[in-house]
Amino acid sequence: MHSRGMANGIQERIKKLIIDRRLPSGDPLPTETELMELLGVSRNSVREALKALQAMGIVEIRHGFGTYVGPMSMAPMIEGLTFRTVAGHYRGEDSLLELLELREAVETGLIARLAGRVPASDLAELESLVARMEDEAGTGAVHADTDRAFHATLYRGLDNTLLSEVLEAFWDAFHRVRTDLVAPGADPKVICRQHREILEAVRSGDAARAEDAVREHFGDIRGRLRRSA
Amino acid sequence: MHSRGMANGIQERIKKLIIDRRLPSGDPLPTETELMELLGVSRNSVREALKALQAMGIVEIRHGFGTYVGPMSMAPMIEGLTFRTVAGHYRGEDSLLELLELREAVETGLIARLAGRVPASDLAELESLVARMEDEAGTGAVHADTDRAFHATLYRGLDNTLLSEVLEAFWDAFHRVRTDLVAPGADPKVICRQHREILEAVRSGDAARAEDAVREHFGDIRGRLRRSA
DNA sequence: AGAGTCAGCTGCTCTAACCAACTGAGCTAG
DNA sequence: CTAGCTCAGTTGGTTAGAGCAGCTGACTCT
Repeated sequence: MHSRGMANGIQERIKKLIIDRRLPSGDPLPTETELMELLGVSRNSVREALKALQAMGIVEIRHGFGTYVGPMSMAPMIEGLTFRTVAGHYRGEDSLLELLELREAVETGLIARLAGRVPASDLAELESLVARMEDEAGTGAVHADTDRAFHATLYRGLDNTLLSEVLEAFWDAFHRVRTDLVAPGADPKVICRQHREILEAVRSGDAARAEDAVREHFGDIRGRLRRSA
Repeated sequence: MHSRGMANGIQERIKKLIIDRRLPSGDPLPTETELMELLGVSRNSVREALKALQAMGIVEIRHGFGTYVGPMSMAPMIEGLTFRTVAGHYRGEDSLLELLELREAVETGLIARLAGRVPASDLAELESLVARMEDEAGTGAVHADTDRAFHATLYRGLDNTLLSEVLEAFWDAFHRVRTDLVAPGADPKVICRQHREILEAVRSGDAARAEDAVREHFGDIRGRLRRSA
């Protein structure tokens, strides 16, 4: 399967080193010089391997300080998804729409499992987020952060940090591409109404209603996306 | 946000080059020497940037042949997820279980949308896959490929290639870790029965039944996972 | 005691040379 | 004439050594 080429093998050996030593995120790795002697390869090869691992989020490099085990976040996935979507968009594909539909499919599928099961504390937080949203809608446009926080808080109730990270990654990639490529142009009041409806539906425990609410929310974004294309 | 350091900047400039020239997957990139002159940096820096881009799947490097625009697949995500899960496992976390629950949450959410909407051609393919599964169950264990193909064919009906790739990526990551770390030990006959039930439920168009079938399938895997831990 | 400085670590970049994989043109043998 | 081989040229892979740049912590001077 792997070990084609030396650099690739070096990556594997550094990964193995992290596994074998049970290093948690943030722990220091050997210096470049040490890895060089440890693996018996040149400094350059070590650096190329580390660069690749850094791109995958496995390793974190701090200039003048050292190399550390990375946060293992979904950041690299966001990076890759974003580029893939932007590149596709400029080649005339509906890649942004496809990304949105991915989010829609996953989130409408998950919301039913969530109806009536969101902890009271999260409901309160969602309430205050919608309130802030309405506040922002009065003065201008809704901040992207508020929308992000709403979705993140909503799916936190599923109690799976990996799932939450993946959903947030999808959100990030979508919004990064969206703000870069197409005009925003959303009616803030409509946005608020839709988010409030999602919140109320989830609070009431009506799964079907919640699904409809999420579907309408995404349908609205989808419509605006299609119109601007 | 970015452009801290030169290497990072080089990556961005190569990405920009792909975007600006509208290069599709498989198209050749300038050679290392050309990039060197084009970007005004040393060969070493070019190579480190390319290595990072390769790790993100944006670029594909073929020794002695050239550098090309990558397939933009989810392969890097699989790599990252796999490592994250393995590392977590060895540090005593339930990372594999979390990955399985991610799949379960997403797939049970999607299956309802799929009930009664799978094209006849896909149903036929699923039928033959289950048949092969039953065949394999008679002689020994069910091949992993068959299971993978079943899930891939099933969600193909959602008609979103990005979504399909993400689901396959989750499958790949899970199975790579699973086969590396824990004993397989699944009853082939039970596996077959569960897959057939999913197929029949989807064919009948009964969304609730389909959801139950998928949930039971994952519940079974989850149970075995818990027992072996 | 506090602020400034400097030595030493670290990673970053460059240059120059050679190794290894692949392609394709040209040669050779059948 | 063609099938196969060889070899030169191109491209990426690896090594070596030198100097640059960011950060830390101890040391010094006020």
